[in-house]
Amino acid sequence: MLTYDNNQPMYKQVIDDIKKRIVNGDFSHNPQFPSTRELAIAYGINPNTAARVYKELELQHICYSKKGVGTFLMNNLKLEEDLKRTMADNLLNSFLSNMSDLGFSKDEIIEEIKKED
Amino acid sequence: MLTYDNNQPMYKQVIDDIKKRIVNGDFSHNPQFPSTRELAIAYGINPNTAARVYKELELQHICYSKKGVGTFLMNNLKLEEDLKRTMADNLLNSFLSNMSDLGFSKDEIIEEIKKED
Amino acid sequence: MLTYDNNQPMYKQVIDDIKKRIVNGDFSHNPQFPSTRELAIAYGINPNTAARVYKELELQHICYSKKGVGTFLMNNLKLEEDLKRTMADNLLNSFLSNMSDLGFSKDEIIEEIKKED
Amino acid sequence: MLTYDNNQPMYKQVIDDIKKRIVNGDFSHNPQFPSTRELAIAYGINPNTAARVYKELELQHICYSKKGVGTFLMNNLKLEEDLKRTMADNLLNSFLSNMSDLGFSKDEIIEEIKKED
DNA sequence: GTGGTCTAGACCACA
DNA sequence: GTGGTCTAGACCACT
Repeated sequence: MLTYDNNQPMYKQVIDDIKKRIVNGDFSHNPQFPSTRELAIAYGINPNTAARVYKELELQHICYSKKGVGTFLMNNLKLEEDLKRTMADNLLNSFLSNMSDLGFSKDEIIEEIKKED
Repeated sequence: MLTYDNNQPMYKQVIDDIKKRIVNGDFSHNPQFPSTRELAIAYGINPNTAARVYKELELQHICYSKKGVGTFLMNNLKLEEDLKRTMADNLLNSFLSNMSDLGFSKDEIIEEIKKED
Repeated sequence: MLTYDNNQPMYKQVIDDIKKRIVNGDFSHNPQFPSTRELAIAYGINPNTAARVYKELELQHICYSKKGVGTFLMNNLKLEEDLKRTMADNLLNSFLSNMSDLGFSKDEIIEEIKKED
Repeated sequence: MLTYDNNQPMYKQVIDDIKKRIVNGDFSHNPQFPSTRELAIAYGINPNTAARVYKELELQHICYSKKGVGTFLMNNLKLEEDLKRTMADNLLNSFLSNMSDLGFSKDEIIEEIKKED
């Protein structure tokens, strides 16, 4: 769900959510994304903000837009896989770097994760 | 190192850095922080920004200021430990939640970490 | 080839392509254009878009339509020549103006062209 | 000057104009760009559109923004030169390709340019 | 005062 | 109906 008190702007939160949906295969059978107006309603945001989401995703080569037609998942067989890999790597790198700065060794980090519910 | 291309504002980056230094014991023998001017020079930031850093750290009960004297690490035996625990928990929660959204199970996450050099 | 990532709309890309074909004499022996349906298939575009192409070419007095018969190249001996002249002039003007804004003198421009393979 | 009847959106026209000014060395002594509000007034556009210009230039690694401070020309010694080269290459490629499609040989193209005033 | 984000609403070009 | 652009105005975070 979108949060307003977050330091992350709404359009980035929506982008992240869509990326996760792509990774989970939500668009593997139908590559067409909801229209900007539908997206706006679905997330409770302004149509302009929704358009910004797709524009940003287009810059990242994740989707492309045809004026008057719609917005589509990029035609790339490995896109879901690559996206998952890239996002996971980013999370891993920043997490491990920060934990290391706090003085955790790799073994300790793994211990911490195992302790979590 | 501080970056401008980061979504994190300067003052938060400095705050995080100082917190990490506290956790690593950099102030355990000398609880006095550098003056705002020294801090500004050390991090290459505006003195106003440096002042904001201490103001924020004060609000989080991590330091206190004596007018005309300086800024000091809060006199709390468990502060380092608590700080480490809180920061680690925040990192862990957000990391595990995001990895889970990407479809990684706990075991897979641990595998990924082991793979990192 | 037609591209969607182009700032040029599909129908203008097709119009330009047809104009180039006219200049190259592709219709000098048979002035009849393909039907809108054939055009749509040939270029992989929507029939509505194909119709728009001919409508636009008609407005520019490049072709004319006979209802129930087809679309034909305008019967004008100098049309190919005029078209070539007009298009070349447009290209030349905008190119020279832009290169000049970038600080290229006429001689430098010619040098650049000679360098191209 | 900006034109509204142009197929080019205003923000792209402004971007092109700024790029040309960079190539011409307008920012070589003072890397700070006008504020978004100043830019808006200077070009007679909405501040949002002005902000969009800088955001786009930032994506192209031509400038960077510091929140609360300003927008600056990227610190890259060869940027002006590279920009000039890239823009010229784009103009040359598209021009030569289009002229060639119209049936002009390289020598004929050079002749055409010499004929221009 | 600077850039960043968001809303609300409008108009356009395209298919 | 779709995406693209622009305006007007507001509020926020940062320096």
